[in-house]
Amino acid sequence: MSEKSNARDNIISTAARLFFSQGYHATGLSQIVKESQAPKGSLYHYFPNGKEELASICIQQTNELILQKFEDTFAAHKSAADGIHQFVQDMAHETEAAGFTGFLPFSFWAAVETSCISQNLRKMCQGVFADWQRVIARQLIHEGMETAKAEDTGLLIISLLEGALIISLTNQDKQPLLTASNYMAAVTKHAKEIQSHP
Amino acid sequence: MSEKSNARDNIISTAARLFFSQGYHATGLSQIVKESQAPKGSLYHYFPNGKEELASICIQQTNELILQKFEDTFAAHKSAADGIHQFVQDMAHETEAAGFTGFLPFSFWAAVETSCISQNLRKMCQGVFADWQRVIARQLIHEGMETAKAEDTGLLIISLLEGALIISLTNQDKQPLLTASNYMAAVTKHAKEIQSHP
DNA sequence: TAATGTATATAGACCGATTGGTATAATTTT
DNA sequence: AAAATTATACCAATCGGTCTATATACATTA
Repeated sequence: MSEKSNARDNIISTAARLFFSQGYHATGLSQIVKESQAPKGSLYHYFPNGKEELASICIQQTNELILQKFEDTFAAHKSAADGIHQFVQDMAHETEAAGFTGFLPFSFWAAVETSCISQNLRKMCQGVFADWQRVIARQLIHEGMETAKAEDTGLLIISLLEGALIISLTNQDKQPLLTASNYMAAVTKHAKEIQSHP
Repeated sequence: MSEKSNARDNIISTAARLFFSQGYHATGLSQIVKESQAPKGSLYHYFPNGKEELASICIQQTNELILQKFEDTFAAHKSAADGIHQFVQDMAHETEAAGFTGFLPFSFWAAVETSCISQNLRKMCQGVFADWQRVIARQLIHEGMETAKAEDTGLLIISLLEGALIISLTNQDKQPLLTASNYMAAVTKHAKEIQSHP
């Protein structure tokens, strides 16, 4: 009972959805207020430091969401390769189901835009990417992969994933994500063959 | 001789630099006017349809720049694998040299943001990605790769490239691009082994 | 060659709308 | 009563875009 501060949560979820689908600058506070059906007074009350603070919280919260999904997916599959494959497959279908316009937690292309705003936000986005890379690498290491190679592979996977997502969103076509997902399995399974030297 | 319409060119190059480094919405017309040292009257005169028309021209022009660089790089290397590798290596070094803030022609992360503005701009960005994919695929086919596989590989390469660029820009570290570049060579060289089935 | 006509190009004030943000007052909840 | 929350009016600044007046360039004439 007693839904405490429903307005605050509504603002955060709405803001996150808008930030990660439209971008930071394209999303006005007025739009957040309107779509979240929260009063503007509350926005100032809950986030006294304004838009940047709100964005910061959105990044944190979205990151936790993604990390949880990574761990859930890994827990539900025998191999890391299968897990990653399923993760991207899910993303492809969710993207399509949302009409290529809706909220995609993994959609961190706005990290570049956000990084221009302040060093603080930039560091946060950097931390998000590092978290994802670490979660993947840990799983690979657990399966016997050499540490350095696992870290490289983790970085490659999130690079490919983000890139494919950008193209899928732009093209409004899930194929780039599907192609990436099929390839992902190969990356992790045959890492030894495809990993190259500096 | 007689430098015709220097103002127009200045506006385009400045706008392209700002759009692709900051994003569309983060870049105001006033900033473009100020940094290009062109008069605001000229902006209206040369681009009567406003900001969107200007962005459209920037996308076209930047695309031609990249396509030319792709062809030059391929012409200068024996194998597609070597060419791609060099292409990404160059990009990594240019990114660092520019302090991770400057203009990067390949930086098309803003395609997602741009796609929200109008269907026309979205289609243009889609065409840009398709062009890049085609140029790479053509080279691979020329080297004997099966058509369908070459197209998939081209898509994977530009996905990985864009993703790695995003992370490099966010982290202000060229390593993600370098890691991708080393891996690229493996992708094209060992395509048969790593390409997986749907 | 000189004068004129006609694009083209530039200057810069100006527009309503919206931006992020602030203030204070009224309301609700505890 | 006290504290937390919401309502609303308001702010300067900037947004993209428009306007007219002027200046420059270039071609056509005389």
